[in-house]
Amino acid sequence: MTKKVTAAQAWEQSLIGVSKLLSKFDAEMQKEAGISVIWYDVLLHLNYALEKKMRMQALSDSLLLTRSGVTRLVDRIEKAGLVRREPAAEDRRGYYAILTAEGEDVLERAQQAHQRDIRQYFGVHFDAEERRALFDLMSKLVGAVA
Amino acid sequence: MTKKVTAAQAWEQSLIGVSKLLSKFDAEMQKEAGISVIWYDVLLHLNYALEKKMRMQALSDSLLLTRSGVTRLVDRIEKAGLVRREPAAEDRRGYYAILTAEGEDVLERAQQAHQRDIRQYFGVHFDAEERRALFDLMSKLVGAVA
DNA sequence: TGACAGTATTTGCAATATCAAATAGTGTAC
DNA sequence: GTACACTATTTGATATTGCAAATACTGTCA
Repeated sequence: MTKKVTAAQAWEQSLIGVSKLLSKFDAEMQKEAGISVIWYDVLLHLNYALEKKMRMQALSDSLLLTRSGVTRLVDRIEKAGLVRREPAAEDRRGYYAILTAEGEDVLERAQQAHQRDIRQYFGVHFDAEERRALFDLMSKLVGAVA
Repeated sequence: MTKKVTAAQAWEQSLIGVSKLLSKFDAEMQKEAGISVIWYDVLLHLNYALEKKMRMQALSDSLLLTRSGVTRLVDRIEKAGLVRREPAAEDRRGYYAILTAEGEDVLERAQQAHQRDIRQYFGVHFDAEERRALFDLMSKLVGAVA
């Protein structure tokens, strides 16, 4: 086995670096809005959904979580008062998670701080052309995964 | 609050997509070499280290883990026989994790499969110029995090 | 209609992570 | 040389997640 760092290993390190970036943003959000990026993601999805509500199943498809993961994640967010559950009228097996007024407030605060962080981070390290190129390539990367 | 998807949100989705990609590689590696990408990362770091050994502290700095996380991760890998511990002669508080012969074998197998996967993945979705551009940009991104 | 295969959600259990405290050793300052 | 602040690692308690099983409901087929 050689000591040369192969392209594949370099990719791997890049991917791991991106994960590190995510957890950095997570820490920032925790500090500035008191919620994690995961909670933020839930609130964000709900906010964009029709009537600001989504079925548990749909949430689990949108997020990076299994259904049981979503069940317990929503449990926690519900306990914090940022969402509430409501039985689905059209299918009595199902439940909606619904964004509460407090959830909207917290989301707004988190969103502002987060956008400022991201703009600052990428603004400092990349120029406009690099940002566009990186964004295009990452979109392609993400599209290819799904 | 508007419904427009902001640049920050798009970035966020990209970052999450990259996480998804990582877990996809993880599943592949589990199937093809019987270890997770995290174990792979440990073995890889050890393989490149002088004498194929590293202090627990150094491992924790290199990986995405706290020290206690590394303690228990190395516990598991050690139980599988891929690394062993050895007290550090020069500092009796410390321990080295050392790659075993079996660890080297497993690493070699994992590495070949993983590199094939990665080459295939990026080879299919990106042309040579895109790969170079993406790699440069991601390196810059990662460098900026550290 | 009523058996039954399939779907939505939750729950029990096991795995893995963090944080804080415990343990053990180092090195400097007097 | 010994008190003490600092460092390396592990351990205990707790949190979060996935997988598989349990529960509850739907919809189709005979």
